[in-house]
Amino acid sequence: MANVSVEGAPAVQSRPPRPRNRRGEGSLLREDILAAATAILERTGSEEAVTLRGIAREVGIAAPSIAPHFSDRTAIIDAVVARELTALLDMLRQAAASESDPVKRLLALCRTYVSYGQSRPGRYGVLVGRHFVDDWQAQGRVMAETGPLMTAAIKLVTEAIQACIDAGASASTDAFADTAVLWFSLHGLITVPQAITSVDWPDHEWLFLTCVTRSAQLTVPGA
Amino acid sequence: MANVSVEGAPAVQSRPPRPRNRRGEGSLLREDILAAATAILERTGSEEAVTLRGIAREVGIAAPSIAPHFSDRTAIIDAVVARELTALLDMLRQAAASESDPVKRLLALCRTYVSYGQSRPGRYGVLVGRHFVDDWQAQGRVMAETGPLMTAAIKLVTEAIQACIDAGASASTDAFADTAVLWFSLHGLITVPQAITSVDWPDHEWLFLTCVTRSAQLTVPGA
DNA sequence: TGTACATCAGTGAACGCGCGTTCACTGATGTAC
DNA sequence: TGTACATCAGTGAACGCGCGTTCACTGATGTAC
Repeated sequence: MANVSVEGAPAVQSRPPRPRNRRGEGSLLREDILAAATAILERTGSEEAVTLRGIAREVGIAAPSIAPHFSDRTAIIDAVVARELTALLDMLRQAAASESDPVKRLLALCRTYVSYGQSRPGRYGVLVGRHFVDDWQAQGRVMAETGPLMTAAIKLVTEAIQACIDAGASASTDAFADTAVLWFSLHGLITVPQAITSVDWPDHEWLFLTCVTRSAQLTVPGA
Repeated sequence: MANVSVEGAPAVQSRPPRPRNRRGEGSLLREDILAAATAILERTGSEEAVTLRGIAREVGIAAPSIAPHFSDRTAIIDAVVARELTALLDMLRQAAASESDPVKRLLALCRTYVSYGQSRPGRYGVLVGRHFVDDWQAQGRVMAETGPLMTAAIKLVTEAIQACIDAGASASTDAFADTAVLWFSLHGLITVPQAITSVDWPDHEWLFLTCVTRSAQLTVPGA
């Protein structure tokens, strides 16, 4: 009986220790660290919840073993954000390439974006939700890293809207400006119903098509 | 010279101790606690940054003195959110009452909402940004508290859109559904440019009018 | 083919910090007599 | 009008916890000879 408690499980439990990498393959741990950080971010939806000790527990290593791979907690989060943003951009590119009709292509882009945000709320919130209230230095660092990816994604959507204009399917006169308006409404579509669950929201597919049609001024109904 | 360091200011400094309340006026401290929590929330934009010890430092009291007024850290944040939401609802009501023309009234409502979100980004992010990834109990508690306020705000905007429809100024056929679409785009207008500063966004006033006009299907230009 | 050795890939204990929470306490002040 | 006392409005030290970080260390393993 001694020292055997059924309910007395430790509040935080580690994985079994991770097998040590072979010589020369030490950098494989870097991948495991990023995967663990991503998992914690997705579970909790909170940047602050991503701690070095928490990652170490998740991976099954000792906390100091992270130091040779990342200088900082924030370096890990930055790496997760950059990798996640790259993945999203790839998905957007694939979606754009999969449709030749301009309106269908725009809808595919938007649907991919919304699906990403809704299926990975924790990550999405960090991607678009970080606001650096005080830390100008961190803001500059992150913007330098994510800026090109954001620009590429915006370019993709702007070109899709321009193709709709050229095909006579959109009344827009400024594809970039309408990309901004479209982004705003899709971001709201992803995040607002997620946070405000006390409202009986209209049908999601209707909301999606309405946001895209009105923001991009589509003259052809998107259904 | 001994022990006098110019740069060696303590990392966290307290206010001078707050004068003790007179007998029977102990509940005045509650207000100071909420004000301090609001200030920290606004400065940091992070719910996790609102700690009991941090509040105590800000108010100029000892940390345990908070206990008689609030059971929890989350009870304080809930109170801040409820009060802030009430203030926003009041501002919306005033805005609605200040304009008799339906389109102007809708624009006044939207402008008030956007102004609130842009001038108080830390608070706004917590109002609309809390997503409870795991904690169903907390979600239920918060929804029960904020739900009625949200419902009242939605009703205000829905009625404003309906008035535009009735006046022939909106092509909408479902005022509530279009309130949702409008909310999404205004939420994006507030939060996306705040988070993504690497983009050279279009003129803000144009974005604002465009979001409202398209989401609410205004047939009369809002300028 | 052996063997010594340098290096790699980590570990484990310990530190100081800020956190929430406990517990016994301390003055001031209103009130009963 | 005085005075004892109960209560109010907190305080201050101490606790255990999880955190990031340090530091000396430990095995396994590739490599030079």
